[in-house]
Amino acid sequence: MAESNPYLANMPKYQKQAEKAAISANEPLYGFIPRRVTGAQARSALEHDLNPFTKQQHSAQYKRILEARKKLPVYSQMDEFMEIFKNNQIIVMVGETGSGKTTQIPQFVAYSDLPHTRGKMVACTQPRRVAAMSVAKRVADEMDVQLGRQVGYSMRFEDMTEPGTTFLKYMTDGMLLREAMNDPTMARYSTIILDEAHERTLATDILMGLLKKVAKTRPDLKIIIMSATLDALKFQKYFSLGEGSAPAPLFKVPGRTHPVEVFYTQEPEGDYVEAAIRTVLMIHRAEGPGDILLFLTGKEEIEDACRKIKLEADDLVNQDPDSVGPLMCVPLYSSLPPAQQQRIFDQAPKPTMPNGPPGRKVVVSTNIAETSLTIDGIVYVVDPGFSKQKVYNPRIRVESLLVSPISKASAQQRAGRAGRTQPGKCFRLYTEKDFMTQLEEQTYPEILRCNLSNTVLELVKMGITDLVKFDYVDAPAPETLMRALELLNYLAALDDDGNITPLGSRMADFPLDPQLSKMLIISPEFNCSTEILAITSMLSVPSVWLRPPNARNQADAAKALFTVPEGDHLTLMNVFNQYLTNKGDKRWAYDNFLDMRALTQAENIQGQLERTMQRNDIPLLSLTDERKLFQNIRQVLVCGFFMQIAHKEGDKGSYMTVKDNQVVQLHPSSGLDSRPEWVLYNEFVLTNRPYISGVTEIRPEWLLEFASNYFDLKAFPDGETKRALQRVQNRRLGRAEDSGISRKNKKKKDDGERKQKKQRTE
DNA sequence: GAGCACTGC
Repeated sequence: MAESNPYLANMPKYQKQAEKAAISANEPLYGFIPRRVTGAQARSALEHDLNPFTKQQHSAQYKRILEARKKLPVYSQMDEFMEIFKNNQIIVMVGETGSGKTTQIPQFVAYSDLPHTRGKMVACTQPRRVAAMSVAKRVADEMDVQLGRQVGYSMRFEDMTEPGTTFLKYMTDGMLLREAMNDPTMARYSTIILDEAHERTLATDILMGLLKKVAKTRPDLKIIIMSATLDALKFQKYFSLGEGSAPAPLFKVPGRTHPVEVFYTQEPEGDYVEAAIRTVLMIHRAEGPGDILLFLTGKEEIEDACRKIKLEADDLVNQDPDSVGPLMCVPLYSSLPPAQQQRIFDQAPKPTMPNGPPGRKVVVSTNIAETSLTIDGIVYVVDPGFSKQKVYNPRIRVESLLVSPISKASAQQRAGRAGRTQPGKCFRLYTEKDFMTQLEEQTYPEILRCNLSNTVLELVKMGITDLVKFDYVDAPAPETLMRALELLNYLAALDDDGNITPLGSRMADFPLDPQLSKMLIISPEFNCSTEILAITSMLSVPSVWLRPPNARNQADAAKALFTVPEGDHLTLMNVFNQYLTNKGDKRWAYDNFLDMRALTQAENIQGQLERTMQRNDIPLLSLTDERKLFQNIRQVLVCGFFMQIAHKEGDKGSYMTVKDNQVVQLHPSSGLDSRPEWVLYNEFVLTNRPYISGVTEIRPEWLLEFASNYFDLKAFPDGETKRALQRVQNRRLGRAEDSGISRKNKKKKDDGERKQKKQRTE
């Protein structure tokens, strides 16, 4: 059976290369044939005095760590793994938390694959940057090499690898996807491992689709899909190659955690926040020592709950100081400044009196504590069963966040957080029946919940033109794909047959949404690429505005000083430019209520985008006449965001989005207070009410001039917006016919249309 | 006059 594997047809070639390496009998890898290495051989190399990759003596630390590695569940299954790796091209592996799969499996692969003998690499992807970096550090220590040499990591803004030396590379899934755009066969890798595949991030899902395709043309490429939960069968079936083939083989390793006892409520809870607070206080009064982790859905809910818990706990302590210890309540969410996030690692408070009842720490957190951050010492988990999840409505092209029930897999993950250091308890604030019957097995994959315009452009760039027939693990809604294709066609990134245009190809080179990359590329024609680069960078980071609850008025006053009347985009540019000129002043950001983290990130992105512009020969231009400059900037905004325009409706300050006909309000965070008739918006925000945010005033003539295809009035839905545009159209044409000055305008208009047409046919 | 779950290039 093994001999029928197409990979093995290539075997003799590798054998020859290994011989060529002329490994002498006393070296650790003597007699190793790539991909036919046994567990016994690998173990003998691990015990060898010499490091097979550096030819140096192993350090004392290496031996110490090796003893610890031997205790990991996955280590005892090395023989089994080596055998399954030898015989298969694609493997699905399941390893629960604590199995050691993320650190050990890539090393087993390296010992069998010996990628360094062929100038290849083993890649292992992670959904998060911190994970890629910290695991790479750990594995470099385990292999007794310097981080960034044989073992490295690669992610946006940080490449810790050495070309020609690095053969084991941890990287973010998004980074591998980016690489795949320029190298669709992923030729530099001999084995690719996708870790945490159960999280179903957009990048991992797309990579699974690509790898399934590449596997057929590259029989020498081995693929391992690693997952924590038992959705392995889905991956096994997906990766069965060819019609009617057997599912991909499964390699399974048990986890190693402490047992967690799970409790359910008898009746469904009406108010989960109130129930959660009650449960936390009950645990504090009645349960043994150990910290508590409570999952809630957002910043406001968390701050609110922290205040209430603190108040009630203080009451309890006052009433009964002999039996109730002090309680410390710490919030945790990603937009919290890093220094405050660190508080989750503080020790629980000491007893208030000698031999008094012990203190306790309560961490109230979003989903960030479910996967990204691990807090030791948690013994109790309170799980109300909700989280905020992104949903996408392709009909109105809006992404929004919705408080929704979590999945069973997510509930299990949350419960597991109680058993990291000792046996724990998990209190679920829903009934066991609801858990069994109401919750989905798995969290909906991201690919089904978001706007795909960026992804579609990337796929087309990689030569996948039939997006509907692409072999997805879970196929997105056809309407979502249609929406993406429609946007890309109007932006002239794709032609009418769905083929990529030269413009689209350049757009895909930028790590940006297509509207933004389009703006960057055409901005030199308007002599304002420097400014568009700044705006684009600022739109790529979270909001820079801080508004501490105890200093709202000062923060608003500081913001008003940056505000540019024509709109929020110019305000963002103003903030960015002032940030650059005041970089020497460490207090500047603080004094102006601006988020230093976000500004630094914007500057990083600006640098990366500038390099991409240089690569694509896009010059950085600007104008000295500010009035003209601001107008040109707003025109470029129209060239990217002409599908996000709203028209004023009546006198109440409402707006109506063009074509989608949604009634919206300007978001209160917007600095635009002149209520202009036509605005362009960066984002449709659906919270308690529909808002548009990131808003700039535009002139309707520009819509007809720079987006004549989209604003083709003959095909425009009837209504007040169309009538208003029609009046503008008539005025333009009338003027053009009447006077000599207007003839100039007409010429300009024709130029604009030609430009538009040119872009569409490029 | 109101909010940004979490990632990633």
